Amino acid sequence: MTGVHIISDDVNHVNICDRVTDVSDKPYHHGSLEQALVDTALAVVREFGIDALSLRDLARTIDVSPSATYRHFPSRDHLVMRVSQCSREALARSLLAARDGIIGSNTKRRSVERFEAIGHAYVQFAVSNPNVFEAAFTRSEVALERPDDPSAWSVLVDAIEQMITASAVPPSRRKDAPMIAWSGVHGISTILTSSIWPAGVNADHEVEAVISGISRSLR
Amino acid sequence: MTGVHIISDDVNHVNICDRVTDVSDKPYHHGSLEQALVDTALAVVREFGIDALSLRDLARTIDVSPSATYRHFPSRDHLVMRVSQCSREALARSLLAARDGIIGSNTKRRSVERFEAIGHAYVQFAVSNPNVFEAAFTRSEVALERPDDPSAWSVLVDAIEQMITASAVPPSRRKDAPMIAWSGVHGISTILTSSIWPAGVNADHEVEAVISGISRSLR
DNA sequence: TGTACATCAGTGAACGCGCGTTCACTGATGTAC
DNA sequence: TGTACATCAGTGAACGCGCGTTCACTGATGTAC
Repeated sequence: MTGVHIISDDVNHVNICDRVTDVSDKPYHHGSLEQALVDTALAVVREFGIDALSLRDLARTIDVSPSATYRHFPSRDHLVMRVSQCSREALARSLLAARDGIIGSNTKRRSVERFEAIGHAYVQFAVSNPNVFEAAFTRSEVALERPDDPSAWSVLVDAIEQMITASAVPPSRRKDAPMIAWSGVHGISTILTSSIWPAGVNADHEVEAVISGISRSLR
Repeated sequence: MTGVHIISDDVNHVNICDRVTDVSDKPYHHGSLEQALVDTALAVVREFGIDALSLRDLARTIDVSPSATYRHFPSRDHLVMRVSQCSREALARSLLAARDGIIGSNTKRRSVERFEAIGHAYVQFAVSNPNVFEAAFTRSEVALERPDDPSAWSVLVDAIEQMITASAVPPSRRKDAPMIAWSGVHGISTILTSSIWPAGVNADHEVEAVISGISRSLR
């Protein structure tokens, strides 16, 4: 915690000389501080939420001075934005993984199953990582440097396009379907992660009901 | 700001005696500090969001010492909970108002119009008061003292029950319909208030599409 | 291959801030007799 | 109707904390010649 390792040799190493080697093995340059900041920030956010992100705390954890962070991020908000984008991309990747897990030769059926798998994955991600999910949609004053990659929105639009191509959804729905679908899964996700849903509801059952409802509304 | 009024007479009052009446007209007891705290807190939340709530700041605004707040709320979290509940109840009242604004003798048609009016009012409330909407669903460690009154969830469930009674929705949907509806409107509300929706979408159009989608999925 | 030097990525101390909460206190209020 | 006194609702000073950010600095790195 202090930056000086009390025990500088690992347990398997027998120190020959008597002189205590209390020289810190920490190099002056970290080498990949930016990456370390982002990684550590993501870990903090996962456990404690994005509001708990503190540059000083991060620097402490990484064992670097508070001001070192300013070599890589001009302000806390810039780091928050970065973490937020990483969170969205992690969400998008989990949607892609779920989609690609659905295979089958019947293209119509497959397109629908993929769409619903994406919906389930969205809610699953939110419930499993509520703080990351919240961080993904945190608003920041800071502009993005680049678009999300992958983008959850694109994954959704593509999936709907596949259903249209396979005649599982009429083309007339093309325009509104993405928002209808996104609203449904995003809504139930935030409801579940806020723990504000009324007593007596079974989460799994409700998720199923909402996703079926979405599919029904697109037909 | 300091608690001592520099000018103790109002502009229309001519002070007869020469003695400066610098006695503060502030009484030792506020009289309704609890209400003042809640009201002021709501105003702060409306403008700056629930995270900006600070007991010290509130006390400063009301012109009372910071510790006075502890006569009425054991901790900041208790006040936050109170504000959150007030926010939810305000939302519920706006749903009721919208519902009651729909009249007509055709009960089936009216039940559907009321349901959709509630949906629109929900999104409208969120968009008009994004910070209050967010506060309404802020999770707190503190337990509620009493249930919400009115409760938005009850308003929704009642509206669906009316549609079922009027044969606008089949009874088989009774169980799932509230969550389907809530997810849809809550989802689009949070999407719109987070300003994270993709470029090129028209908010009003999307809201309409989502609410139509919900109605379709209940049929 | 060696050296001068610009640039990069750190340090550590400090600034100024605001917060929640506690504590011993005091002034005002209301109630019992 | 007046008075003693318990209770209530304030005060003001202090504690201890953590934060974001700046600044002059220094050690390490890499590049031009």
